[in-house]
Amino acid sequence: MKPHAPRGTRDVLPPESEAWQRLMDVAREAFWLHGYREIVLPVMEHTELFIRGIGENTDIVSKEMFTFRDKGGRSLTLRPEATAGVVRAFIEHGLGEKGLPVKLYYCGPMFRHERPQAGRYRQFHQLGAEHLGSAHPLADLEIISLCFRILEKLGLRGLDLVVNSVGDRVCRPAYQDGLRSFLAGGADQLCDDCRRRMEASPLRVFDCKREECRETLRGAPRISEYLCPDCREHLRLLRDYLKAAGIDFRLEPELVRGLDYYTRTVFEFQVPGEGAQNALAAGGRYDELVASLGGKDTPAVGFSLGVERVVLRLDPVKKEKKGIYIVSKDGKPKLRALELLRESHHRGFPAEMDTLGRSLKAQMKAADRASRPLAVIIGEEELEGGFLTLRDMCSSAQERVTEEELWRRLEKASRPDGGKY
RNA sequence: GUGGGAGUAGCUCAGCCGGAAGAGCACCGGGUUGUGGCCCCGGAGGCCGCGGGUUCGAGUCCCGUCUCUCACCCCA
Repeated sequence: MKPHAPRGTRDVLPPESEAWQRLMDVAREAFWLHGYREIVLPVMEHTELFIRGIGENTDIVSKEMFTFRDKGGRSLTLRPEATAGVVRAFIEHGLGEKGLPVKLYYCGPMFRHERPQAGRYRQFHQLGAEHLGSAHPLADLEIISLCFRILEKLGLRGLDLVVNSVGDRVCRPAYQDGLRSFLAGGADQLCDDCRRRMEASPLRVFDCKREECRETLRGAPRISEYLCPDCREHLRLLRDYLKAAGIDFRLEPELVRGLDYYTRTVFEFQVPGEGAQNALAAGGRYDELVASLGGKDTPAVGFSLGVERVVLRLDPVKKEKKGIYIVSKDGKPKLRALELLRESHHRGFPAEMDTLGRSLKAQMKAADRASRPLAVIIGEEELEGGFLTLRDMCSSAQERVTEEELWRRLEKASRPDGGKY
């Protein structure tokens, strides 16, 4: 039987891996432009961190975590998301002591024990950023626009940005009570899941897609009616900033996120018209998380982007190859070829040659497949005459040149104005 | 965790009523002992996902299981 990657995991092969690279390049550039620096975190944390951070009643914590015990009996969990880890590191290393805000980005694998589906894996990858220390909506704007720019730069246009406020510790409890008593009126119409949610986390009833539940929700109180003046003002300013930044968005009063730590702003970038896995990136504000994990009271906001989901929608990268493929006969020509290969690399020009000891014909075939624009051919004639044979793989034109002439051509081709080699 | 569809060569797939495992593409070699693509010829490559059952005989029928996939749940 052939070996198989574990359920919900996958290999990223070329050329898909090149689309990943492009995403990473674009993201790193954007982070750098905005002054975000990278934090590399462990992929496992103490289970307690996620229970306290994400919330015991969330689906992630209650049924999707890869949890195990180490040999000392401690309970560890493969991270299902990155924010809790960032906040832990922020507290552990006193990162806020050298001045605020602290702006970090991360990238790496996350783990959730779900049933796999296209665009959803048990090991998946997220890249994201956290802006710690600011309660101002300008920070929300920076995070949203950072995410927006990355998606835009990748050529993903026409995405829907949906925004909502889920309130804060002042106004959310009142809203939850209001919603709960509203739902209690039609409780017998709700599905089992929603009846459970009603108690622990009533906002998440909005996530339900069942017709009977949606029907029951008609006329439910809206969070917007309950927002306290501060939250209301925060949302109003964010809306103004987004408009000023030229970022289109839609207020979505029913947008709720699956993590308990969000306060005020939540947002999601969605692919319109698609039902499943339509969220490419999402995030929000979490003003109480740092304090609840034992740090100083520190407001924060962040986003996270699903790498697989974005890569799924990227056009294949067609990168034009440059450089040479060296074709040579056995014996002394082979040694000359090795010398040339090394010199080419030393000068920074891509170069490949055969490693299978194959015939000249087969080497030419390999040169063709390697899609290098130039083949350099070395045999006895070339050695004796002190020249190289250059074959243009596109036109099949062939000529004799000196080594210096080869480097001159490659040099010319590597200039910004370009050249075909 | 629930329900539908599908697993045959590296890839895409055909395989009838149960009766000797196939095609296209890709790969390797030759046609040309110093030349790629096109063409021609040849070759290699398969526990027919895995396990069990029915049968003289199973890729084919039945059961189980694993994986992929779609829809839920939920999420990036």
